[in-house]
Amino acid sequence: MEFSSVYDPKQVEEKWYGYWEEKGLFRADENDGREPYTIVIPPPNVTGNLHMGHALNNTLQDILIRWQRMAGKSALWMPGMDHAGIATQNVVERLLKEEGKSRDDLGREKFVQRVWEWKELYGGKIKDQLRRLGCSLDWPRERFTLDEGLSRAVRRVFVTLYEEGLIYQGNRIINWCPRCETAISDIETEYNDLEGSLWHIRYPVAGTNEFITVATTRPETMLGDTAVAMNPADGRYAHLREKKVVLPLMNREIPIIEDEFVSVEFGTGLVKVTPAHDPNDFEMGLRHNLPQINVLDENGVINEHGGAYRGLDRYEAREKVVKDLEALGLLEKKEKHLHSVGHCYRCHTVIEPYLSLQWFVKIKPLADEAILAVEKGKIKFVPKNWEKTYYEWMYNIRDWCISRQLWWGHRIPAFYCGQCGRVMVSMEDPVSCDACGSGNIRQEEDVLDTWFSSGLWPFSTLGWPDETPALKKYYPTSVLVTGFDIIFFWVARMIMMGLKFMDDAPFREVYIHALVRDEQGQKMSKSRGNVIDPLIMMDKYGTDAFRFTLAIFAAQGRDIILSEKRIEGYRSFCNKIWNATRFIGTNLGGDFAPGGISADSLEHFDRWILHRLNRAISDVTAALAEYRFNEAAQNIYDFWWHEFCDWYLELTKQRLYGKGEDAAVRASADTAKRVLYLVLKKSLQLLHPFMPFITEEIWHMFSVPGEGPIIMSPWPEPDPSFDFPSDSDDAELFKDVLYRIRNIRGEMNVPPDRKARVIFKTVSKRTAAMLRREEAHIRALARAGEVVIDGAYVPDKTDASAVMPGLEIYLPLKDLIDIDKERARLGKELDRVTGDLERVEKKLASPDFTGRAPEQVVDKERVKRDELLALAAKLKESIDKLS
RNA sequence: GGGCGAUUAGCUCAGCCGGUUAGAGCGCCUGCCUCACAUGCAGGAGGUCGUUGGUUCGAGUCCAAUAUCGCCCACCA
Repeated sequence: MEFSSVYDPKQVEEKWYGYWEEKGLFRADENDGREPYTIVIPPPNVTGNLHMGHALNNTLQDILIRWQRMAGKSALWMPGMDHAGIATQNVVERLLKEEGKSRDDLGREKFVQRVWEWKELYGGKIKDQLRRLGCSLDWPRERFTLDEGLSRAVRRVFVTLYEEGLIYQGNRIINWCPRCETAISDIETEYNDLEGSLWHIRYPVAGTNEFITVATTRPETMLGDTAVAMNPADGRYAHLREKKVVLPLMNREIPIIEDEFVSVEFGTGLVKVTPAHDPNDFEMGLRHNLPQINVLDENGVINEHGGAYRGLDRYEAREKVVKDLEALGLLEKKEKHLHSVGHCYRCHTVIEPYLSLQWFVKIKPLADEAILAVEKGKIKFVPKNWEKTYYEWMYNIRDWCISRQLWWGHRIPAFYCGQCGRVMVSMEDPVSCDACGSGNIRQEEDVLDTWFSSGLWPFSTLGWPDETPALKKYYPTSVLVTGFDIIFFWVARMIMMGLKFMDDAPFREVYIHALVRDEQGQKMSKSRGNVIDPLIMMDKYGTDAFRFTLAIFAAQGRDIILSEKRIEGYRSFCNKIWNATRFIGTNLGGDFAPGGISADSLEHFDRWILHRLNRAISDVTAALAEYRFNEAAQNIYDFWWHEFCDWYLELTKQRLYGKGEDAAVRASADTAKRVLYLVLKKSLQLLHPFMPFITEEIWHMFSVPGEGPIIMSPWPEPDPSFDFPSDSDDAELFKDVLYRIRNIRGEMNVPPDRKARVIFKTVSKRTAAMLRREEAHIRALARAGEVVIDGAYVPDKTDASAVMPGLEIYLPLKDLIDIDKERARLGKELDRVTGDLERVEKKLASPDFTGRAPEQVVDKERVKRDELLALAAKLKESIDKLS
């Protein structure tokens, strides 16, 4: 490819994903004898499109998987998709609507077939988007929650739980979405505060002229009232005991009952009771044996129990009820009322509490085990504080409504005998009733909640209920990476199901990552119109830059407010890497043969960069091991840019460009090349999990025969023979010296092409030796002319100066010196030094400090004081000289 | 009502176990198209770490209270 000075991600990204996938490099082998490392992907909805949440979630998983794969594990990242019952059914129903049809026109079988067709043709677009993101998923293992194997797992779980009495059928108040025409679970109901109204309605007391007043936010439900309730301790209404009221509009007598549930303080202290349309009323109804009158049909339209209101939509009915009451003089008042109203999490329709026959999981016994598993540390949440959220929910968990009145999903394997009404639940479809022998059998129409099948994901995808080698090897999985928004929906259910059916937690750790928000800190959502499309970002800046941005933003316990500027910044980082590579590539030359590095040949900065490389390797590895993605990414960034490029590359130029046939010059250049090559390759490897594409591209430019791709290369380890702490100290001193000289040049506006003479004044032999040794580097990097080391130098008034512990630097500037500026510069430095000095002296003057602080700390302060004292004296001297 | 989190430079954020001069990117100012890179290089300005107390020899870091913002859960006739 063209080795242009601007990195072009498009060309590079296109070729490598195909290469990896075709060569099977994402494959995990259950027979490889290696230690397993498993992640199951949170299965995206088959209808899904890659959004920021997916991008973050899957980038982090891919980082972990690529890292562990390089670290020699048998790394499996299990791909798959979720059938997403309601969401998918909605999509296909919308399409049908465009054709002027409804699902009922097609009938169940045809409709389901139609959804499958849609799924094959248009579903799973997200898979290509995950490829685009570089996700190294083991694609041939891909599963779908509705595929045959997973359906078998679902059935096995349902049957077992039913047989153990943990699944039951019951007539209960559930959350009903009149638009989706199905029950949804408690956690699928989202509550939003809405400004509604509180209507106060007068009910005549039977056989008297008295009226009582009840208040309601849903007047239409009065059609199904079967009582009015008061608190038994409420003296105001003692005279109403045993009385009845006449339910207006319906002209039905209903009793006044006494129940502790009714609050004396709220409203009038009297409550209308509608057992079929309110969970609290339902409970009261049970306690008092009240009839349950359901006045709504599944579309939210008043049914035959609603008298004259039959056929009206719930909101039309509400209006008409209120109007009619008003006409009768029974509407006392209408108040504004803020209350939270449940909405369907899929279509945002207001849900109705609705009495119906549904299937439930008796959850307590499963939850108890799941709580224990976390308490005992069998599962760890990272960050840990999510454990609290988890416990909170698990302690207060209520039975899980798992039946959905949909067609797209796992049909509940319950069969009813048309003859005797027996309910049969079994692995095989029964052909006749096992009680009465009748062949008149029909299967339950309802399907299961989507989350019922996703709850089995960590083991169903590995072949369960069969004891496959994959299941044995890769379960339990290593870590689950997900957002906090599905801890209840998914994480908790997987834990319960895993413990129940696999006898072991489904994962050892749960890493909960942030939510991605927009620049205003708002949650990104289509309805807000504030989504940043990851695909557009990848187009614009490249996948590697995009992934790196997500990783470096992924600090624990904090949401991500994504800014495009940052992505742009990391595109520059890609470019930096690219150009560093160009530099190295052109300088190694065609005849370069990588080989071992002999310790004696190393020069000072070689030892320094190798030492820093060791440090980077251990820091990045440690950060990844603790899911501190941001630190890992930051470490790589700093090492690459600010150590390798800013310093080492610059420092090798003198050696690489060195002229002459001198053997020493050639040897030095040769060593530099070997070090460049080694550091380049190791730091590419460190970067690979974050930026898979550019690293693979460059790796191949520099690979030696038989080496293989970077994705399969071994994760770097620190090399103890590269630990050179004292060289590292010298290098820091050297860098500091350069900062000082450059600072003077910059502040004094010394023209870039003017080479300044630099005089170092020091009595330290070590420092002098270092400076002498690095003279050429100082000349090059500080644009210095002559470099003088003179312990007895007497500065001139036109010298600009800088002082460091044990070292003074002078730049004779003659005509260029601006005395006022120089005085100000030194004055500022003196202020800083004296400020520090005051703090240190105050500390040292305190007997508490010297007496109680560790000796090391005190000594450090003493050394610091001496240094600061010396610096202050020198600075004063320099300033005095200027006046 | 219960719980969680945030508050650090103009903006977006790091800062693990309390101990040199609190860091980065972007933005801003100055000077540079220096033979890897102007998606760049060199230099610079900018912060009493929300507030108040406490613990400690020492607090951005630990504790308590408080303010503001955000989120989750529960209740809501």
